[in-house]
Amino acid sequence: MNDILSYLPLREPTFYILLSLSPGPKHGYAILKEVEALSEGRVMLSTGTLYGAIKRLLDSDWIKRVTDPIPNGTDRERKAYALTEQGRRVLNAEIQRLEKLVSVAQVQTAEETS
Amino acid sequence: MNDILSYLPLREPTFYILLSLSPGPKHGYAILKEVEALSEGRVMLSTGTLYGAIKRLLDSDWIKRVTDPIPNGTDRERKAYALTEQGRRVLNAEIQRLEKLVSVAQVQTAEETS
DNA sequence: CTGTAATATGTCAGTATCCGACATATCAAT
DNA sequence: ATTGATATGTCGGATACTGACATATTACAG
Repeated sequence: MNDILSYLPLREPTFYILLSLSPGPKHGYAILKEVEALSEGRVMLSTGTLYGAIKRLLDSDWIKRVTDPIPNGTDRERKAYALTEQGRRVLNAEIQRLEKLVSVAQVQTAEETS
Repeated sequence: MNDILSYLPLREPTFYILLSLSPGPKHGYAILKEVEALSEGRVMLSTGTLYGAIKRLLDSDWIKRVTDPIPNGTDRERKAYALTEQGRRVLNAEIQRLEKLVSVAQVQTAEETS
């Protein structure tokens, strides 16, 4: 019984933010668009939710600021966010929780009253 | 795009309460024990959560009070709760949402940065 | 070259739900 | 008779999310 479980469940916006960072670093607005895409347009994060969550996730050390590796013509540096190892552990734990939950739900909804 | 989606996502306690009622009616304390069992002991609802949620779910018409069909020797009537049709629709919609979420998460965590 | 949409980041007040603590009562068993 | 399980409830506090508002830059079309 890992104590990562004590951080779960994640709320939907938080889960999607971590999930959007799974393939690689992104900046805030890109997270917003990625979450929209991942959810097929169903989850439209308000910027209040997004930047509030980013602040919280930085504090929790689930994500970290990184230098955006993509230069855009100028020598201006852009900031982005990446999952930390802890962040990835939490994300994976949450996915496992959801997988179990779905399988329990499928069994339970097939049950009949005795 | 059904407007049942506007009720989702459910928080974990709410989801488990509806799920526990899926096979048939139960009274409050039985819900508590069922949720504990379904989650293999991980989710222990406080009674504050439980009875607060019951009140809310009755107001939303996702559950309804029913007469407990199990007489216990005396002729005393006991009260219990059952899913309404709306409650079952919401539960099923949430399960579908979770199924999609899990499958999206599995794809996304397999992705690599291009 | 001007206005409009998309990109980009942020604050703040209000709200919903959950959590933990506290309270109370009945019933069965030892 | 006391203890543990059953059973139902209230309340204050914490947390995360929502929607509205604010602001600045960049790209493109008219």
